[in-house]
Amino acid sequence: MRKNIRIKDIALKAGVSIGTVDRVLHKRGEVSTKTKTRIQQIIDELDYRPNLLASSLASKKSIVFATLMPRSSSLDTYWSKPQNGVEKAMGQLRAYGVKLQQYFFDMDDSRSFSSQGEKLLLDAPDAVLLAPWAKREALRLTKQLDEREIPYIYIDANLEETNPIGFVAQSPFDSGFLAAKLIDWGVKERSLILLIHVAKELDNASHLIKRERGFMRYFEEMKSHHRIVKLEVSGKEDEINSHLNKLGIDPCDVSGVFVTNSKVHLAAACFKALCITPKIIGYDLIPQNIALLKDGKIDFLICQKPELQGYRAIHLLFDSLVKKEIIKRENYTSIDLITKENIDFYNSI
Amino acid sequence: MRKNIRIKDIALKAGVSIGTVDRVLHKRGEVSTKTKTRIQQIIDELDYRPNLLASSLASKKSIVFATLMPRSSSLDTYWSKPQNGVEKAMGQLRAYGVKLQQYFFDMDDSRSFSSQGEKLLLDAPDAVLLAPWAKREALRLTKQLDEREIPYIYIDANLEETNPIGFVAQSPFDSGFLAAKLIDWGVKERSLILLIHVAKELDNASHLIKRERGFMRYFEEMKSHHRIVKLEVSGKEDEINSHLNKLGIDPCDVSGVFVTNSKVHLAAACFKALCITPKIIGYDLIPQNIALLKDGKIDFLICQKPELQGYRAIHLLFDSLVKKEIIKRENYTSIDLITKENIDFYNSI
DNA sequence: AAATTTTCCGTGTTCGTACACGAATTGAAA
DNA sequence: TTTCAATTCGTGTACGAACACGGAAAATTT
Repeated sequence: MRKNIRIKDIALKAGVSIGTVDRVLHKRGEVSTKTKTRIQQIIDELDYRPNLLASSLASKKSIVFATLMPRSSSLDTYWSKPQNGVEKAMGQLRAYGVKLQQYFFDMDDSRSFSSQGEKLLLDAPDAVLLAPWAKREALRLTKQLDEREIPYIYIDANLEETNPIGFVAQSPFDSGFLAAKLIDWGVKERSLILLIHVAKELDNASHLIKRERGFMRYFEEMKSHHRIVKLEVSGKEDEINSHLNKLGIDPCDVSGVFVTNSKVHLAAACFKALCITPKIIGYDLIPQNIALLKDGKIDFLICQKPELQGYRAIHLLFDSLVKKEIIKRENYTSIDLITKENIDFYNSI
Repeated sequence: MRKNIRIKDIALKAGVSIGTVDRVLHKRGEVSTKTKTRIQQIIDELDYRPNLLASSLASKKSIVFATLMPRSSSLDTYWSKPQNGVEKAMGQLRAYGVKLQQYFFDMDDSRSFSSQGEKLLLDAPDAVLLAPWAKREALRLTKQLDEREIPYIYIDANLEETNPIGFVAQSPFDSGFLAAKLIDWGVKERSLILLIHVAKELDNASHLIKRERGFMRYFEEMKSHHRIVKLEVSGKEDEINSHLNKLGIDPCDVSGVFVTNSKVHLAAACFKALCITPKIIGYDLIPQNIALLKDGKIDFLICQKPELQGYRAIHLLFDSLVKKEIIKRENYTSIDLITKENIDFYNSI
């Protein structure tokens, strides 16, 4: 059993009081350069690590994290998941004096992102976790955060032009690539494959585009001879059918379907209604998808681990701000394949 | 910001000293029944939760966990993984005064399991994490642990007839079932599929049998028309080839291969040498398998999350012993599908 | 040389809990 | 009544780090 090094031990070894060591550790108050370097040397030598327990017990000041995420309405159960992860992490960190301040915006209203962002800024948190939804508004907010030197971290996606201390997300390109491999593995040669985007504004959802790129790239690399047809729908009833009709495609000829987001249940329901069972792949373990997966109408769901994203992002903020560790900028979550057979064992965190 | 309830607050409200409250909380020392019930009532009413930080800071006595796992030799890199998970968990819990005592046994020598078990018992740890490898010896050890009232938890597998406080493992049946689904998804109808056990003593590896059962069950349920051939080999060079020869099977006719453990690289190497590429599925992210996966010679690896098993088991012990929480007995890890395309994003914990 | 400022650093208290110690009270046996 | 043990309860201090306070020494000004 190796004993932990305490401030006291350092003080003893340096022949000074613990107060002086404390000043060196926290760059607070005046210490002569001579003693400072001597103490610093001993700190390095002994590889001193502060006892987080004692530290947070003693310090009365608490650190505040803020989150800015989409409000999880009953319509969208996805965003309740990162929320759960955040709460789980906070449950562990509350004891260390970390507080949480949450702000929610309306996904259909980019102004609400801004207004909630304003509120957040007024409360001056020590760090921010945010889902960069509306790009323009997010850019404005992060600029303000940069000015105030408030560190921030993303979940769900990265925003290239900004300076977060990190992001936690799945690689959209590679998830699309994997989806293609699975489709390819499951269909015969020279099949008809659909790629479906279900989104209101495709240009505001750059990760859908990246997933598409990954998907297409696979077939390019494999020089496969499938016929791939791209559909863009907004999510209304029977839209897929009418689109196929317009293109002169008989749904019965479709062997594989890839939906680039969680709306895959729309496509699955459509084919279910027609009593056709192409191979269908989509994203996210939301209830509608899970039901269709268990029913055998969806073959694979790619899980983004949203709970884990929230959980890990909070922990990264903690590691960075409290533990003063250097954290990785890129934190990719795994690309998990969920099927009827393994979903019951799936641990979201 | 709601303030946390402290012992002091309870003492104040009850009109006693904190010492008395402490005695009620820990059932230590004598307190008159009258004050005891009054204090207990206030504790319940205020929903007091002890501050784990302060608690473990103040208490000097440390709790000792012991582990008994296979020694991870250079030949077997698998068992270094749970080991890593254990170490990671301990890194977090050391601050709470938890100590670790490790014992390793030789996988080829069941007597070493017993002898290390003896040593473990002598050191009288507060709780034990063990991999129930040699069944008979494990039964003996757990009986002794039961007598001494030392709680224990399993990783890797469960041992039905014993009384662990829990186990962390993958469901072997369901992983086999999933493997079958994948094979079925990837091969044509009426294909020839191999099921290969690579093991020295199959009867000591009951989970391989369970994986086989899951695999076979899928095809029974699907009423599929594949021809499934079972092979049992011990792991020597060219054994698979000669077995196929004996059975009069041309390797070129094989469309799918399922190996029930991490020795899948032997099968993959065999077919690679023959320049045939059936669909191959096996278990575990050990280096040989990873290399063949990336090379495209193995299609899927089922990951048991060995790191997570070690990590979670330690945390479960902590939750049970220190936090006094009631933990789940059955802790199944997810059945993760790893392919060439997603392995680089795979987080083992 | 005296007065003042600046630099430097030790002491003491605090956080919430655990526990040793000692003191007071009670009850029963001798 | 004395003796002794058992019961009941408060105090003090330890744990490791944070930080306020203020004293001593050195540097600077008057």
